[in-house]
Amino acid sequence: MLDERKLTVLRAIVEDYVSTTEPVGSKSLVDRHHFDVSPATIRNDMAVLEEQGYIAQPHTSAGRIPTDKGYRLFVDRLSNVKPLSAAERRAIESFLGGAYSLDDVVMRTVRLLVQLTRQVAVVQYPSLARSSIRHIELVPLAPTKLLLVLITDTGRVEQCTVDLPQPWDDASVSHVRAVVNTRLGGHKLSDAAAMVTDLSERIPAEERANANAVFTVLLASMVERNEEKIVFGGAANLAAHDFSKGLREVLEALEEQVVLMRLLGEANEPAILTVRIGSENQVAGLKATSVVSTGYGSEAEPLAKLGVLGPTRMDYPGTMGAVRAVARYVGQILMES
Amino acid sequence: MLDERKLTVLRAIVEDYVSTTEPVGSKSLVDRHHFDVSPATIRNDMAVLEEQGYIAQPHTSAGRIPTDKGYRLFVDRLSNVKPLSAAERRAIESFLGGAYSLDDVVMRTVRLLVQLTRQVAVVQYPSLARSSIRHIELVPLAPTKLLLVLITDTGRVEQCTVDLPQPWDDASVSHVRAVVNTRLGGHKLSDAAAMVTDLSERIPAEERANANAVFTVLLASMVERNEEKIVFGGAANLAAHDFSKGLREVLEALEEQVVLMRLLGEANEPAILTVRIGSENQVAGLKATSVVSTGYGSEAEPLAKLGVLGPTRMDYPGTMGAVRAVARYVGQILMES
DNA sequence: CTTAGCACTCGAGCCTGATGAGTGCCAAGG
DNA sequence: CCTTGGCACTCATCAGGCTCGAGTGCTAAG
Repeated sequence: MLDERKLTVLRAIVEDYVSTTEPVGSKSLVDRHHFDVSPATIRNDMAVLEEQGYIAQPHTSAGRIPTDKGYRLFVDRLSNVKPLSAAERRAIESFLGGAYSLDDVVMRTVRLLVQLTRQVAVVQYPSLARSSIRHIELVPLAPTKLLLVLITDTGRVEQCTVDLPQPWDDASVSHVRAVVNTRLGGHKLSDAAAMVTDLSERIPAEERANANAVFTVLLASMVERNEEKIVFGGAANLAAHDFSKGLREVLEALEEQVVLMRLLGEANEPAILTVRIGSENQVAGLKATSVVSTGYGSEAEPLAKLGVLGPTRMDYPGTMGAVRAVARYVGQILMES
Repeated sequence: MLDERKLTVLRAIVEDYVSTTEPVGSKSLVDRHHFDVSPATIRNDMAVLEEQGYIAQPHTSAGRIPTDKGYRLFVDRLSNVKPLSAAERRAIESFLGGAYSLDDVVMRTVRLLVQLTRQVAVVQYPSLARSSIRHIELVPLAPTKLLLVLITDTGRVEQCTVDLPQPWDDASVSHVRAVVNTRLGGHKLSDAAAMVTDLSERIPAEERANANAVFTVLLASMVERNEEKIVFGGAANLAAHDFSKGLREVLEALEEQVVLMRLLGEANEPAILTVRIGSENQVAGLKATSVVSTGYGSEAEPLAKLGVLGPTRMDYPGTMGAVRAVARYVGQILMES
């Protein structure tokens, strides 16, 4: 159906369009790449490619631009992930290495991706449920109120106020804190739910009501509300690409946590480098953007995801390379600590 | 110099321009507001106002638009802060009341301001230095590495990893933690520096090196690095106002922590509702925007600042009302907890 | 000081024609 | 059957010229 040359033509069209931002015609195509055939031949090939839906023309007398289907073919069969240069790798390593807390790691990761790709970076915090409990702290605020602080092995620190059914003295708080930490420490939060009922029984009856309040908040409110924490950066890069029209829509989408989650979450194979192109994207308002995302952390059960969002007309090989490389380094840093 | 009517004319021009986004001419002015004089008279007034630099015309045959100086006069003498409606007050109260952690309070505050003003909201976290220490937690990560977690009375939770000069066993860690908490708990972080030298002497010699490492990180790295934590939201609203050109500049400025700080920080009287209009703004790239900001927390020594950024053509009375109201509620919530 | 009248300015919108990039098709050649 | 040169055709873009009308500034009279 599509012989070797037609595929080469498609690749050339994608590459030229990405770098020039302008519809590419048959003549300029043979000029830039040294094809051994005439423009007329290329035109015939282009006619076929258009018929099959890989390219389209914005208006009758203009060159062709790739369709989403065209980009898809390009990404799947016509290009390879472009590895980063040694200098870039070193830059990543030293920049991420200097981080002193999880917030800092995440913030630096966003900056890094923005720098490397000149697009919008989206980074999810490590999943709470999939992290292990490192420490739980209970800080009394008032007789019937305390602050619950959870620290995970990935460095996440979450806080939540708890309203208690009964007043609680410091000694009792210390006791429960000790029990909770020895019993739950080191276990995954997703496993904690099962352990809590058992744990509750080991607590003296007069403290049980308060302890249960703490458990409820810990498992329900805290984990559920904060499970998906996600940040982005590089919005200024959107203004550079001529988006103009849809810009508002895109910005609105980015400010919705839920949408961001779906953006990264749609990919079903979690740890794999995934590309979603234009209309493949299920989020309304982002039909003109592409998302390159991947999981980070362990290969088998990634901690969370990160990715880059940009116009469908983006440098896929380069972006994919950057996302993959950054994800690896971030994973390393979080797993080792 | 400027009689009553000229001032009224200026106010009318500002109000009309803000609501229509179009240069306002003498005729439409007498139509909308029931002036008792003819357009020609208004024209004379406008000529004077222009001569004095309060208004200008974009091109010869267009109406007038206010200059920064014109807005300044309007804000200072021709308008009053517009109080919120009862419904709006209730909405603020119930929305902010539901917050369960400082992060949540700040996030909700941003959303609230964005909703109320349809512009960009900027909210600073409560100053670390001006907060008191509620609790300090030391979590061992490795023999020579621990996680230092600081919890303040305003609910801020900051974390930082500390590299220790010597290995440290759990018992010593517990001991130092206890000492630190009893000694520093309840004191302001800004006062802590003075107390640390004294504190250091009370710690057994063999633990002193490690303890000092903790103190150094606590005072230097943690407080300095995180003193200014600031978030913003509502960038999508920038796209709505026709900014178009400077949009990139504005977005870039917003993504720079340092710039954001300066934006809120420039006002020297800390707790007062402040308006900076267009070129009054010292940040390059934001010369076409205005900032309405105020401190929140106690009147005397505010915890931090918050504000709203928008085009110079903004509804100043309304925006000022929203900012002031939100700041009061946020202050209440943080002071009471 | 206010007002009506009037000439003037100048941007927005619309039409026009020229330009040229790029195409599709056809017939001839390999 | 694929390739190629030739040629007519399409159509976005741009510059020039035109009108229209909003809005002004000035002047002279009330």
